[in-house]
This record gives sequence, structure tokens and C-alpha cells, in this order.
Amino acid sequence: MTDATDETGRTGKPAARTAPDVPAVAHVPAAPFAPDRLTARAREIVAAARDLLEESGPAVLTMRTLADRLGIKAPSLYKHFPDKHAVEVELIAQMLEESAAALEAAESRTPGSLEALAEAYRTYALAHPHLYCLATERPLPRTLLPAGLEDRAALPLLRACAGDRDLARATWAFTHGMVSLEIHGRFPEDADLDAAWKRGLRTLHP
Amino acid sequence: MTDATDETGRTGKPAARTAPDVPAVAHVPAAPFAPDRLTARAREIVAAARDLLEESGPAVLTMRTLADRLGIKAPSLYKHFPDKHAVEVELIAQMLEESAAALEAAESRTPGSLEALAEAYRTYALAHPHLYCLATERPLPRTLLPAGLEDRAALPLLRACAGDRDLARATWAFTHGMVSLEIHGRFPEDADLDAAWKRGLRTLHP
DNA sequence: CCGTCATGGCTAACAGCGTTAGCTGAATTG
DNA sequence: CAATTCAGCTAACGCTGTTAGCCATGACGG
Repeated sequence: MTDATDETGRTGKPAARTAPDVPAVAHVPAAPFAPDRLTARAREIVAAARDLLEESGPAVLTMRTLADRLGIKAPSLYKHFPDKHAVEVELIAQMLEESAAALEAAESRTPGSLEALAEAYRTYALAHPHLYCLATERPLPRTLLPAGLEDRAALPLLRACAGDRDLARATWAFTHGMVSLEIHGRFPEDADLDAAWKRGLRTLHP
Repeated sequence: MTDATDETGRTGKPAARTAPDVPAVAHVPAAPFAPDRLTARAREIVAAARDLLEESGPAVLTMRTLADRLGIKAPSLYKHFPDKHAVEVELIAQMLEESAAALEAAESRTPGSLEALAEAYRTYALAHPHLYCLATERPLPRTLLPAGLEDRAALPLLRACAGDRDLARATWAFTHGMVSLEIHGRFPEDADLDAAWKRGLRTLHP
């Protein structure tokens, strides 16, 4: 569990009195989401990286193939990012941002519905499996992410759980576990996953 | 989702009439578990690989460092395994075997207890996080694994769910999700994970 | 208008990765 | 004793992320 390269962060929040101190309204865009986070060229690079990742998987997302796709040479990428990890961080931020948006949309379509949130989560993850795994199968680079993004991604589910953090975490674990096992093909081929989803959601939210 | 290197397998079993056609007794060692699966030297190599992985993580598990630890040169490893993936497959098999054993032990200690199974699962995974991730975050190399091992690892939970496959899958997803998120430090630092585990297990098995 | 400087490309190179080819000495076997 | 297999070795290839250092372009201040 000692992987060295890690982030510890998670700034304060006064420790939370398990009761709902959760904002009741959705769509407060938590952080202003600085648009000058990246230069225009850097955004192009991230876009190309994302195409590459989603099309062909992480093994193909290489500084050289990435540069190729942009018509430049690999070392030039280092004029825009300090290292490969930094462009991966941007991809992780995109995934967080988009899945938060997907959850917020589901919430405003069907307020309070856990099923709607779960469906949105599953749909987004399965539509972007490589991106989902990239963002999910390593420690969160919290200190490098836009402020508030992690919380924003978590809030819709917490709201649907009426502020019950334990239930929200258990539900998140269930949905993440289903998606993760599904993406990696760990269920038997003939497994009825829709039924497993329904079963899990029904027992978690009776 | 097209990762090329994959295994499709999952040999037959006549499709299962959702009802418990599950063996009622534990500890039937499903497959004879051929001890000549590997030569003695190959087993030494796998043991060294495992030490390396568990001590220092996947980035350090390199053909060269592995050879170093054995006092030989990297190319010599290819006299014993066709490639690196083949030694990883052995590590995956070890993880499956050991976690199956841990679940079977918990089952025979406290028959029918989901809590006991979940605790055994969580304890094993957190004791071997790198191994757990290695075995879990890629498609199962089913065709290369000892026959019956995957099923054996799944059976205790299926028994505790009285043969209800949907419930067993939902529960597996929950436990895997909790462990995965915990290993990668995705929960807030101050999160009470014991409470989340209890909450999830209680609602899944009232 | 001209010098200065930042920007964003480039080539060459390094260390480390998985892996292959081909050699060699020791042990086993017919 | 000859032949063969085993298990090590060195050298090398193509790939990876990354660094150093060079050069053209364009913006800007005096």
C-alpha cells in the first residue's frame, strides 16, 4: 500500500455532524471551474489524449503516439505539460466533471431517485470504460484537481441518501463494484447483470 | 473496451436454474490442483515475484529486478516462463486460491454468515492490496487458470446467499467496490468505513 | 525600426522496459 | 562415451518516458 507517489489533501470541512449539512439544491457549480486552467494548445493535447485513450486503451496512450496524432514530436509535449502524469490528471478531471454533470442531470430529471443516479453512473462508466478505469484505479491526485470537483461528483448521491454518508458510501461501493467487475469481464458471460443491479439497488434503498 | 489480449472461456455448466443447484457442502476442493503445474524453479520465481509485488508494488515488478532478486539475469527467466504475463497469471491464481481458502475458512467457522465472509474478503484484500489489484483490475485469464478455481472462489458467497445469484453478485460488487475504493484511497480521510461496511451488509442481508 | 525575449517546435540522446538470438557449460540419458 | 536437454549467460532490438540543447517565429519596448 506504500506507493510513494500519492496525494493526501482533502481540505478541512469541519468534520461533518453525520446529519444532513448537505446543500439541498443541486446545480450549485461548487467551483468556478477556471477556464484558464489550461492554454488552448494544452487543451488540444488533452483532447487528443482522450481520443487515443478511449479508442485504443491505456497501452496506446504514449507520449509518442500522442505527439504523432498532433503532428509534432514527443519532446514538444513537455513544453505544455511537465510529464505524462499531468495530462492524465486532466483526463481524470474531465471524467470527474462529466460524471458529476451526468449525475446532476439525472437528479434534476428524477429528483431523489437512486435508480436514476445509478443508471446514469453505469451508463457513463460503460460508455467510457478506459477513462473510467484511468480515473478510478489509482489514488486521486486531489491537490492537482480543480477545487470542489470531488465533492461535486459525490453530492448527488449524498442528496439521494438524504445526507446519510454511510449509505451513500455503501451505494457508491456497490455501483463502482458493479461497473468495475463488468468492465473487466469478471462476471460469467451469461450473468444477468440488470437483475443484479436491480437487486442491489432495491436492497440498498427499499 | 477492445483490449485485444483477452480470455473468453467460462466452460459450460448447463445454464443454471436460478434455484440452488449449488453443492451444499464446503471444502470440496473443486479441482485436484495439479502440483506439477509448475517446476520447482518456476515456483521459486513466482515466489520472488510475489515478494517483490507485495513489498514494492507493480512498478517494481520488472523482469530485471525479478531476475536480480534470484541472482540471475533477466533473459534466463524466459527459460521458465514464456513472458511476464505468464508469471502474473500465477500470481493471480495464488490470489484466487488464497482468497477462496480464506472464504472457506470463514464459512466453516461461522456457517451462513455473510458478515464473516465479507470480513474475510476485506481482510485478505487489504493485507495484499497490490496482489488484489493485479488480480482484479484486468480481465481474468480464464483459460490459463486451474480449472474450477474461479467457481471455487465464488461458491462460499453463493452459498451464504442460498443460491440467489443476483444477490451474490450484488454483494460481491459491494465488497469489491469497498475494497477497491479503500485501497486507492478514494474515500475521504475521515470516513468511517466500518460503518459503511456494516450499513451495506445489513441492507443487503437484512 | 530594431533588439530582446518568450513560445513552441526540433534532433539527439539516455536509462530502463520486455523480449529475442545465440552461445556455453553442466547434468542427464541412451 | 556420445548425445541431448537444461539453465544460465551476453548482446542487442525496439519500445517507453524524459532531458538537453538548438532554432525559428512573433510580440513588445525603447
